[in-house]
Parts: sequence; structure tokens; C-alpha cells
Amino acid sequence: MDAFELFRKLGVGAKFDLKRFGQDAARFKVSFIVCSLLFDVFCLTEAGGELLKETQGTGITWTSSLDRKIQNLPSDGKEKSSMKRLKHLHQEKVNRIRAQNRINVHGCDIPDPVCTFEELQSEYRLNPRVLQNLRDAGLSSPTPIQMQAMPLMMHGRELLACAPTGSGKTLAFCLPLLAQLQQPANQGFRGVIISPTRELASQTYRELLRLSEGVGFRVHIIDKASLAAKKYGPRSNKKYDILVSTPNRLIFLLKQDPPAIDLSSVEWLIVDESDKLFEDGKTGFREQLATIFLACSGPKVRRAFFSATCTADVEQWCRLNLDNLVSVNIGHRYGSKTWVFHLFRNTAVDTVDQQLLFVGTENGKLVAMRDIIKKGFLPPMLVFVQTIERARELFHELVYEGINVDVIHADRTQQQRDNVVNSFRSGKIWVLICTALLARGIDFKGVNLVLNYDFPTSAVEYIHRIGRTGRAGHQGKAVTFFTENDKPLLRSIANVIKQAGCPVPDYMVGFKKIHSKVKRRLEKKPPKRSTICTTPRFLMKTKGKDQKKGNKRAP
DNA sequence: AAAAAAC
Repeated sequence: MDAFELFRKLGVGAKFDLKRFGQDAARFKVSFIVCSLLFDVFCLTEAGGELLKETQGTGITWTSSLDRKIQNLPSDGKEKSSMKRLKHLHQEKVNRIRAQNRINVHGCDIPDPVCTFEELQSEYRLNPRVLQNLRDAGLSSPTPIQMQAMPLMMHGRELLACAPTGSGKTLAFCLPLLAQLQQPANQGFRGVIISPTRELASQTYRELLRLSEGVGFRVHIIDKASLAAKKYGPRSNKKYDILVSTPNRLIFLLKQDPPAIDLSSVEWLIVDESDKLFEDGKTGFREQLATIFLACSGPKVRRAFFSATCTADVEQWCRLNLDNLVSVNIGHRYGSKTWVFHLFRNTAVDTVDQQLLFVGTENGKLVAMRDIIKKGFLPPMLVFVQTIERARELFHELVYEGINVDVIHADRTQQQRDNVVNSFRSGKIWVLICTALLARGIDFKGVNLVLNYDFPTSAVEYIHRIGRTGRAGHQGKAVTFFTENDKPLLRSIANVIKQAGCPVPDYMVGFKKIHSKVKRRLEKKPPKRSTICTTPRFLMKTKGKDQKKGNKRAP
């Protein structure tokens, strides 16, 4: 592709809502980010023509590193100054590509973004078979996060990457992982990917299998820790390359005596949904992650963190602990106080039509739910509730409605969980009731509606839930029920919806921020959620009492 | 606050 063609393509894709941009910039403190962006917009409109002429003459393409080209030029005085000019022009182009794709980078010596997958082969020696597998999967050009994260990983840079739900993060780390490992080797695992749920691990695993088909990489997933202990133990032949796992299964292997797995050859440790895996506290993931970090003891280990939402905590940790960190943000990042909020629209969330629906009370939810079913809806639909118990209850309420409905949560057996996911993928299940288990990372093709039956407890949770629809540029819809009880949290979610460009009643965003005192009180005394049930009260009470008595009498 | 994560 020559410079002209690319310039044209980039020009067509450019859409800056200058009016909105101006308002936002005025409303919030203008930072260097705004300045650099305005500069790029200026370059795009004013300097574009001149730039085009110059690059056409030199035959420089976007796809190769300019420095190398410059080295090949003869270096008398005249050439030298034109070299400088070229270098400058090249930097402007790179800046513009980043601005147009909303790629924000932070760090030193950052490689240029790639604009095509082919560059991974020409510049970074990606196996041509992997490229073919990509084409077979119908993937033609990299998404913004892939454009920047892939060359970074190819240069062995440790990174913290934040990009919207459904914007291709999995591919953004799988491709460079395959490219960096070059070919299968018999020295034990060289790549490890950690996921917060088994469902996500298995999805990533299958994605890796598909990408590496015909290349011979041995990709593994720990599906049963006891079996895996034999497979990867000290006596094994080490014929494996990449491992995908949830934290505890891996730790189980590490804690055997002697350890049933050796991670000392790991070159890449990738933490998917990193803010989730950084969750602290007694039962949080953080300690588990720390154990895994320590086990990857090799001198060559590099680490990469990916998520749609990034907490200040993760960012801080990365700044302190990673080597020459680069952070990449696509659009703007939620959950970090250090970032300038509200400047961009989140591209993934742009593709989701988001609605808030007042249903009055707990009972109103069931009425509204039945109404949606009665009116007819376009399956598949994903329904989020807050607890396992409520997932069960809602399932029992809907199972007689004459629709194909099922339920998934961590209390179901692995077999049941796998079956449910498979049937939902194949379309056998129309309505799937779920807990936070499915909130992150899961890529169901063509979910038409995400229904938040229970109000999400945070904006972050909301973003991940509704991110199950509207993926990879497709259109999706999300409806969120709310009752009187949910009003304290309404403001933050209404703001997310408003930023995404969906209409929200003014009074909602006008709600006062809840004071930390009030918040604490709410945390101590969470509003008691009634159960989901249509059985008349008097029947319930009798049944409940009887059960309790029975329990007490039992020895 | 709940959910998730080993056998």
C-alpha cells in the first residue's frame, strides 16, 4: 500500500466531533493531551496536502521503519537536511495515526503502530501460516489496540494496555506471543496467560489453537489440576509452549512437592482482565497472582497487562514494578483518577444502545421481564443478576415461560457450565441468566440484548456486562432495570451512558455524589434484596418456617 | 458486596 492510498483511507476514517470536543475541552481542564490532539487535528487539515506531496516523492511507505530508510540514503549536506525533514514528517504521520485511532501512549522509545497484519510478517517475522489463519478467520486489518500493542510486545516491552470491550485485546497479545516464540521448543512453557474465569481461559485457549493451527505450537489449558500435575511434572518431556489457566489451578501445581510445573522458562506472562486479577483483600486474586509472578523466575520474563478498565492501583503497581513500562490506552480509560475524563467517546460502548428502565420495585422487575418475553425479543439475550441464589430463583421463574432459558454461575458443575456455554453459542439457549461469571471477556457472537436485571454495583461492572454485546463493531442493545433502591448508584452509571452518547434524563446525572459517609453506611447495611418469587407470601412463610424448624431439630 | 478461583 502506498502512502497516498493509506492517507486516503485514514482521511476517510477520520471523524472528529469538533463541537463536542470543544465543549468538553472547555468544561474540563485542558491538558497536554488536548493540546497534542488539537495539533494533530490541525496537521490533518492544514498540513495534509503538503505532507502528501513530500512523501509521494520519496516513495516512503507507512509500513517500514523510516530510520532504516534514512540510513540507506547518501549523506551529503543537502540529503542530511532532507533526512531530518523526513524524520519529522514521519513522526507527524505516526502521531496522526495514533490520534485517528485514539491510541494514547506513555513511555520511552515506543515503536510505530502497525497498520496491517502483513507488517508483522515483514517487520517482525510472524509465521506466514499464522497470517493465513488470520485471513481464514476473516480478520483483515488490526484494531487500534492491536496496532500499537503488537509492535510493543514484539520489541519485548512490558506494557499496560487498556482498550474497550470487544476491541480485540485477545488477538493483541496472542499474535505477538506466537511471533515472539518463533517456533515450538522443548524447554517447557514460554508463554503463560492468566484469566479470571475458566470460561475465559478456555475461550483464549481456543483462540490460540485456531491462530497457531499448522504451526506446531503446543498450547495447553489446565482443565483439571490433578491430571495436569502428571502431565507437566518434573519427569515430563517438556514438549509444550503456551499455557492458559485460571490462577488457582496453576498455583495448585506450583505448590506440589516437588512442584508439578516449572515456569522458569517463561518469557511472556500475560495477565488478562488485569484489574480483576489485581483485586485485593482476603479472598481477592492478588495474592495468587503474586505467587505466579514469583514462579516465573527466568531472566527473560516479560509481563503484559490487558483490560477494558484499569484501576489506579494496577497502574501504580506497573509503574513501580515493570521494566521501562509503556502504557497504551485506546479511547479513554475508566477507573483511573489520573486520566482526563470525558474527552472521548468509548468506541466499543458507542455500538451499544443503552437504556435505563425504571421498574419501581423488586416485583416490577419480574413484570418487566415477562413483558419483554411476551412482546417478543430477538435472541440471544444475556441476563445479569447479582448473586448465585438470585440466578437460581430467576431461572425457576422463567423456566415455564415457554422459552429456551438456562442459567450459569460458579455453583454449577464444570460439565454443566461447559454445556450451557456451548448451547448458548450454538443458539439452543435463547435467554441465559448469569452472574458476574460471564461479565468479563466472554465473546458470544451476536448477543442482541444484555439485560441488567439487577443493577450493577459499579460503573466498571456495568461496562464489562454491557460489553458482552456490540462487539467488534457490531450493534448491540443493553437495558438496565432500576428501582427506588438503586438510586444511590444511578448517577455513576447514567454518566457512563451519557458519555457513550445515549440519552439520559438530566435529573439522573444531576444527582449529588454520594458522600463517603453515606456510602459507608450503605456498604454496612446493603438494602436487603427480596427474593425473586411469584409464590404468594403466606405459602412461602409457612414453608420457610417448616424448613428452619426441621434444620434445627436435625442433629 | 458478591463473585470467582483447586483437589
